Amino acid sequence: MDYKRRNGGPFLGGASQSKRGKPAGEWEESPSHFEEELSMFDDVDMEAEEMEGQAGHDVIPVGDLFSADLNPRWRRPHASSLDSSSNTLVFQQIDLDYYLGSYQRPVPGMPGQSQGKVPIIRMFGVTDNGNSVCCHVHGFAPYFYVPAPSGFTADYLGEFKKELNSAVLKDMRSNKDNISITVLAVDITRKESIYGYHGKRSQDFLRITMAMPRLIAPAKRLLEQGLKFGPYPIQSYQAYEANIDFEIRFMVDSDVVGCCWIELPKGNYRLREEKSMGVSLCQYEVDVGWTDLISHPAEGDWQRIAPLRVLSFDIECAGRKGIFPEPDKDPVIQIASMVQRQGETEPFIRTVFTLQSCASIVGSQILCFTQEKQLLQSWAEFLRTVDPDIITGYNIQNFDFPYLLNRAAALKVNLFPYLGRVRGIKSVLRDLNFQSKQMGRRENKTINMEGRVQFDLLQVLLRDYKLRSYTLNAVSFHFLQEQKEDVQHSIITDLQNGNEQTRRRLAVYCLKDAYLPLRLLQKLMCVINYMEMARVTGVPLTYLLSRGQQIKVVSQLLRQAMKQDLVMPVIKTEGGEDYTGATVIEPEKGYYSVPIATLDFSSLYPSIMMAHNLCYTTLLQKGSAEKLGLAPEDFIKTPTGDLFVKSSVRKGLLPEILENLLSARKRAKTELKKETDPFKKQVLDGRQLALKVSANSVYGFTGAQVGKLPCLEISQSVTGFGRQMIEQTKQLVESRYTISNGYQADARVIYGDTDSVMVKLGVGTVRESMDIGKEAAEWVSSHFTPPIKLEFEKVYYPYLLINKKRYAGLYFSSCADTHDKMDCKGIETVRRDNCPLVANLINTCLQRILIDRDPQGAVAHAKEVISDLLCNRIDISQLVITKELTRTAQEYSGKQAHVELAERTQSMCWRTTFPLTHSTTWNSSCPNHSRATTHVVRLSPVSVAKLCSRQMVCFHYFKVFISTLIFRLYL
DNA sequence: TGAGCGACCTAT
DNA sequence: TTAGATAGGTCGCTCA
Repeated sequence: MDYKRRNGGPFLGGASQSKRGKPAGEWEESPSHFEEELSMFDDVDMEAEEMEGQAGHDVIPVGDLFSADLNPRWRRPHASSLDSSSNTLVFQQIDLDYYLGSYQRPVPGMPGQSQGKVPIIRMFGVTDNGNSVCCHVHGFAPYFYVPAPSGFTADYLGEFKKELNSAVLKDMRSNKDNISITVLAVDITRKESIYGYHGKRSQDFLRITMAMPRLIAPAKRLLEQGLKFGPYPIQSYQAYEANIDFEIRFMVDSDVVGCCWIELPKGNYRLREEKSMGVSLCQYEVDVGWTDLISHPAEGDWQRIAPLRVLSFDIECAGRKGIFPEPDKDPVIQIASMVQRQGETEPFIRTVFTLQSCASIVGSQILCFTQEKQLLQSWAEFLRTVDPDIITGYNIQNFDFPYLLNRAAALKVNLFPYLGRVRGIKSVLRDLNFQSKQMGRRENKTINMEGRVQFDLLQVLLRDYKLRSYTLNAVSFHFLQEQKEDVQHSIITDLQNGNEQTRRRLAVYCLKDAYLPLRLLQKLMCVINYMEMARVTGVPLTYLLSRGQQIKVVSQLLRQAMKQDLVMPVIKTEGGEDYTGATVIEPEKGYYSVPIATLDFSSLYPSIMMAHNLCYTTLLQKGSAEKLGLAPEDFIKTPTGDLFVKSSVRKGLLPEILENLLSARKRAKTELKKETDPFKKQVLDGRQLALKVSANSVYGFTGAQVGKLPCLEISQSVTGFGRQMIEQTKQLVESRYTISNGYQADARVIYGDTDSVMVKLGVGTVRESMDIGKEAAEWVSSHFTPPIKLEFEKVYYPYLLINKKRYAGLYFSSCADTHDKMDCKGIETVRRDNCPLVANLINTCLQRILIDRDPQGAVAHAKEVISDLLCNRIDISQLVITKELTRTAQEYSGKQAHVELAERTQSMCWRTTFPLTHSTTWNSSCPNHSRATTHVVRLSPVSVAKLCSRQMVCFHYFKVFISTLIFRLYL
């Protein structure tokens, strides 16, 4: 399952198709485009390299690789000496974690508990000069709240603390850290629960500070179970904010957001000058008290990004024929690495570590090893020397890193697995099960690498893009119109066992696989967009890759709540009943040869929450209205019967957060318009996108029943208002735009979904439709509470409405004379569970119908395709659905096939089953890849029969589809 | 044969 | 030890 998603075919055994080792001469082709590109880098670099007295493309014997003389670019720029009493230290923080340290050593004079182990926050970052920083932040301890029992006074604090402390101690199964104090402090503080409106009355809460983050959960549990202290009877306490990650707790309290700039004012921090004091590989290592650091909001100059080092790498291993490479048996033969500074366009380090000799490649450095152990050891040392802030690659998280770690363990390369920035912390492989409704169950591996952000491009793509195929090849083609170097997996071992020319060919391939992720990262602006998301939502960069959506809202909610002394209860998660969602207006199906105007509510759900002040803090629980003596004009009743106080009584937190997000987005967009620097433009665009996504995820958070703070009253009220609004919009439009009101025709809303209505205004031109549409949007908006706003968005002309959530049309928005595109929603052309033939056929038919206005042509085309199909004139690689084959193959073939095929299914490649003999050929020709790989699966006669019938089903499906299409349109 | 259900993917 | 929401179309499969 965890093999790299590449274009190469599966290792399904069967030697008939796999290529035997070829003579070296066959590989001596003209240099690929990529090689030319590499050599160009070399030209650019020549000048610099002459200065360094070192040509980049020499084959270097293993020696002192890491000396500054030999490889001057590997190291970070020299760090000038720092005097903490006269120099301020400023850096962009990119990773943040904590560890337990004994406070007295090695840093005296820092705030915090002076006994036992204390949590210390560790921030890693980079200065403007590109120097690395490790900053230990002292004195911040985890805490949570419980409501104080009635009549509680400060006199009881000591007793409470003592009882809780001993209860927690007693609860510990083992006490290997020899903790004697678990509860550091208990204080009385005035707070109010965020959940529900209760007359703005704050009450006494106990703020319980614990010695370590992991003691919070047992303390919370014990308090819930019931604690007895002083004169009070045993009683249970509800915990507040006991489920907040320690990092988030710190960041919220110290106003630090992900990837922000941190300033340590002179005189307020200590530099670890002696090497023995430092624990990290960073150039500057400092200690600071948590209240002494200054966090700069990402505005103006502080929006900039430090020159981060991004390392991309790829490994090759020599598998045995037909067997998936196993790290305890199969060697790592090459590791290609490219290092680029964030913001630059070319990698400044291009290196391949090879096992055995390898001919030189212009533009890159080749390091040859005779011992695999030495190769691994040296690469780890290379990584530590280059000291990247971000590590990327394709499927490195689930393949390359695990393979390297396991291989190093098998070969007993004991110094290998120290890949983080903290000395002595071993990088360990762990299995991680991640499950969500959105993504399904996903089994992942994780490797700890303190201070470095692992940015696996595959994971990013899986998260952010819906693609038909996720192979590096397909992805590169899709985004860059570029492909991998053509080397099949099956021949990698042969290339390795050939000569230095064949190994060179492999090295070029490997280099490109390291280069493509860098290019993709740049093209998709991943680093910038993720940083902006971290800044907007306030979570560490790593959370965005390893965690879900909820943490982002929690972080924002906590920040806003803290300002008003509101605290968040810990809600028991129990899956309740689903609530009603949005309305989809029954479509008047058909083909419309007149313009159809589309009106949309912009940011519907956020604007509903703002307009009606829907929030945890404004929710009136049953009976509260009377108890609090609220007048009817003080609150509203939502369509679902829930009550919320108006903003005149109290302004909700969520509306406030949303207003901030949306106004920040407006600002970013206006700045974007003014900005001329392309790099700053990218940052601003990433920012406005992050702000939009953030605003939209607030509603989902309130409705997430298995979540940190679900509130169905809010979410069902939101959808309730939405349902009411779309109905009302339909009625308003249809009542005003009528013949009796002097318009050309009676308008009809022919379809609508959630926040949009499609209106047939009865006018003949796109222009008229746009004009009336704009006017209608404005007029309808005036019937709703701001900031709810209906906007004219586009005109479809012509428009084909097939069903709910299935339609197509020519899209006019910018100009009334020419259409922007053909827009298809929900139809086979945009779905990924149909084979390309279906998608292509439907697409062509739709073009005939909508663009050429030639329905007969569409029918003719469909008939032609069916006829071609029946007469075997079609490349069947377009036809058969992988999943079906997979299922069948699973039944009849061994485990090996199961694994390979399951992986293949995820990558959604379509391939052929032709000809259908007892040895069925699996042709892994991606639609994007011209050169196919073939492998053979042996199938029983029964399964062949099954496959045949499957094809019949496919034909049948075609006929059904086409006939229904035609039927729907014209009969 | 058709109803009912689950898997999958999309719309918003 | 962690997870945004619901609506809804289409197909394959099972079972009466």
